[in-house]
Amino acid sequence: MVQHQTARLDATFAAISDATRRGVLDRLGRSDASITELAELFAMTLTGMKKHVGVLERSGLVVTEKVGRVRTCRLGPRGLDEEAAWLDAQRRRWAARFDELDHVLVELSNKERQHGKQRTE
Amino acid sequence: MVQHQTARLDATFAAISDATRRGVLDRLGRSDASITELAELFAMTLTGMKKHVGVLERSGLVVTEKVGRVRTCRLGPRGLDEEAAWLDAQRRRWAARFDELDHVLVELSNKERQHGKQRTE
DNA sequence: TTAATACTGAACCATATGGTTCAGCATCAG
DNA sequence: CTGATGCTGAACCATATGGTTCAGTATTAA
Repeated sequence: MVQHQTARLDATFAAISDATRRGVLDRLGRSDASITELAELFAMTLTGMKKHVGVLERSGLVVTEKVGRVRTCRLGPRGLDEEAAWLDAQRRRWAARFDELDHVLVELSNKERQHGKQRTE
Repeated sequence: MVQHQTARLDATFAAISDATRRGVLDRLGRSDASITELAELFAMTLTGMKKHVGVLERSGLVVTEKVGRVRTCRLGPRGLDEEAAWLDAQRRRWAARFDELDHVLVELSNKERQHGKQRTE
């Protein structure tokens, strides 16, 4: 179960680490779109866009449905809740860590003033 | 400037799309650590861990400092604010889109009840 | 029926990723 | 000085990514 969550975080963060795919999500936030529409919008081949949509689909962020010859893409029901939760938890720990460091830094600068340690790089 | 932001989002999301690297961020949230400590914790070679740290460093999430022969890694000052902001904006659009869809779905199901369209896949 | 449209899959390409081993180099302990 | 420790870089490997072209298939329009 945790394994599963981890893999999903992997897939989703990888999916949104590409500017084109973030753009596709933006676009689908306005309205559904066909592969052709998306390919034109991002100036690439149908095949190329289909791959991007495939990545988004595998991550669960987008769902598609083919009616006749056109495949319509829309935002999936899964959303980005888990990812947002991970980010927030991390940011909280980050903040806590920096609070801690404030104290440590004060101690450090006291020590350094006393017997000045050398540093590389 | 926008170009720059985009590239940074790319790099950061890519950086956190790997479970090992997310683990390293977790670990550094508790305290700073050397490459050796991190490598042992995640059961991989020093060289392998150094690459991961390199990715985190290039994304700005981690900073390192070498004193003597040990390189100490810590959380960088940059944080995940921009990424959280992007995620939140996206989630808001997502929600708005689904509100919209609620209405559309009602209309659609009315139409379909009338002249039942066929679907593939 | 014919032609245009929309997608699909295979194959290819260059580059990146996630890991390894091996051979160093610098530093610290004794 | 010597040896162990900690890191570093180069080279290699398998696989993935982001794109392309080309050759289809299925659907719709005329």
